[in-house]
Amino acid sequence: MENVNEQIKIRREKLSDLQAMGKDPFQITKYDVTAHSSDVKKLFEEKEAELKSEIDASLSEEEQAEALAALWETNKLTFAVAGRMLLKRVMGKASFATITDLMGNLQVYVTRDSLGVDDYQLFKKYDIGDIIGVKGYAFRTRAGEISLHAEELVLLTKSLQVLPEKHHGLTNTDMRYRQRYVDLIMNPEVKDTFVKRSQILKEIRNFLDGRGFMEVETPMLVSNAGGAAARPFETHYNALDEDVKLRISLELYLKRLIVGGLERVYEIGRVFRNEGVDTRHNPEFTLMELYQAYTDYEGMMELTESMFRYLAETVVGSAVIEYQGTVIDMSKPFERITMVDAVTKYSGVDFNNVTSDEEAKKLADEHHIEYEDRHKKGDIINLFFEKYCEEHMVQPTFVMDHPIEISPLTKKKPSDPNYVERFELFIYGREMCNAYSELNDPIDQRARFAAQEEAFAAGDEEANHTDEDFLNALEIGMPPTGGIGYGIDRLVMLLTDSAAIRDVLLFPTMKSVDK
RNA sequence: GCACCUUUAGCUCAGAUGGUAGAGCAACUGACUCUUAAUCAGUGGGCCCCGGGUUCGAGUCCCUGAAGGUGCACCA
Repeated sequence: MENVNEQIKIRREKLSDLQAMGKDPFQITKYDVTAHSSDVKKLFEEKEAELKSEIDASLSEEEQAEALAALWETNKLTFAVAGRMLLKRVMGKASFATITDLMGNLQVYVTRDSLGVDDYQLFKKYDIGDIIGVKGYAFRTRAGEISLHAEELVLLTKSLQVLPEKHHGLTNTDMRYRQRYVDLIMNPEVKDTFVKRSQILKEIRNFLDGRGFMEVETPMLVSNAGGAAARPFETHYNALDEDVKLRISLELYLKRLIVGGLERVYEIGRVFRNEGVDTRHNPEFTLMELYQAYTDYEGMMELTESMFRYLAETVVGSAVIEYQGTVIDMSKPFERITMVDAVTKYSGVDFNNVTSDEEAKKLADEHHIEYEDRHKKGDIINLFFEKYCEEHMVQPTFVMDHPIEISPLTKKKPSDPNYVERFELFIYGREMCNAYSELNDPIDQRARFAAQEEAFAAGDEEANHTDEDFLNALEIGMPPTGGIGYGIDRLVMLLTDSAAIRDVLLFPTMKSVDK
């Protein structure tokens, strides 16, 4: 059902009228834009400074202004600019309009005398939201605003819908996400966020390129969705008559490439997890994983710290940034603490003194932490960490040496096989990345998969499944390797000071509305 | 999944105690050749989220449902 209100009807009539007089905007195929709004302002200011320098400074202010006006008469800067008209002020035979393009806004001065009676009459009928092309010369209005004096003006696209109100813009979150294009038109800070997101991705690639990494692409449709603890989306591949899943991580394929000798690889790609939606989770999100041969998690800590600092400096302009009112300092070396020490520090419970799963569960009971029967000491430590520690990890902190039970793809610590060489970086209480010294012992890996299968049988729907081809790759031989996974959306949230993951996703997942 | 909140004109929002639905912007008509959320005069515009109930009468009270937001739970 098409929703046609009075205003829309009027716009369609205006379009029909234009078409009837042979001025159908939709027949126009191109417009030669010579400048963005920002270019007009910048070039005008430069020229203005140049012209002013030619004027005798001993003249009175009035005389100088006259001299400048005279100089402009012979030095006009002409531009062709295109954009959407967002404001319009008609004063009889002269008008001002504000148009917006990728780089910002520009005021356009339109008069009957410059445009001619016919075109000026047409212009008066144009609506807010219409896209116009304007050719003219730059000047400064009496109020001092650099503007474009229109000599030619053409309607490039007729907008048949009504844009939100100019004062408040579009605030309805539902509509902002469902009609992001309107959000982008009305809310400049939204546009800035997505421009920044693009810069962040570009700078990540720059940074990794500088360290000799190559970007690769691996399958999204897989038969065994492994490498993380999450429930996958399932679908069916008709040609193969086979059920497949959407990937939940990039890990197991990228490690195969390390086996293949690519040495330093990364992938930035969408992964899919069949879980809830909230301010920090979207079912499809962007993960970056990288793997580097011949290094370990220490090397990954160095890389992570350098990369975060580099991104903050290049994208935000400083390694000290503000997120939701809190200063986050990435200029100093990041804090390091083991998970067990963190739990001791914030909960007072020292798991170094805990020798059995039963003892761990008893402690959990005493601290009102819910757990499942299948949970072991390592799982309990993790639950303690989540309850007592995460919120304190505001400044960048590497939490290291996780229990082996929750780390099926990670190398054991040589000094204590109950723990692994792993770290997560926390900033503002949020996990920003997850890294390890990669487990490359195929016999140990097989045993870990077996433990995961047991967990799955015991009710852990998110446990990994044995991946025989991955095991085969490890048997071929993977060098000692360090690897990391970064949640790109959370990184973008941090660097753009965005409160919700939806604010950094152009089209966040929404429930469909039946009409 | 649970709790709380929101849903009224194209947009942003008002609508105590139940009694014919309002404003600003936007639109339309007119005036206006330097405006800045332009101004001035006038006009039109509504499935009050859907469905049921109570009532003489429901935007308002009650119930079911939908979508969205926030928090919690879940998510290493």
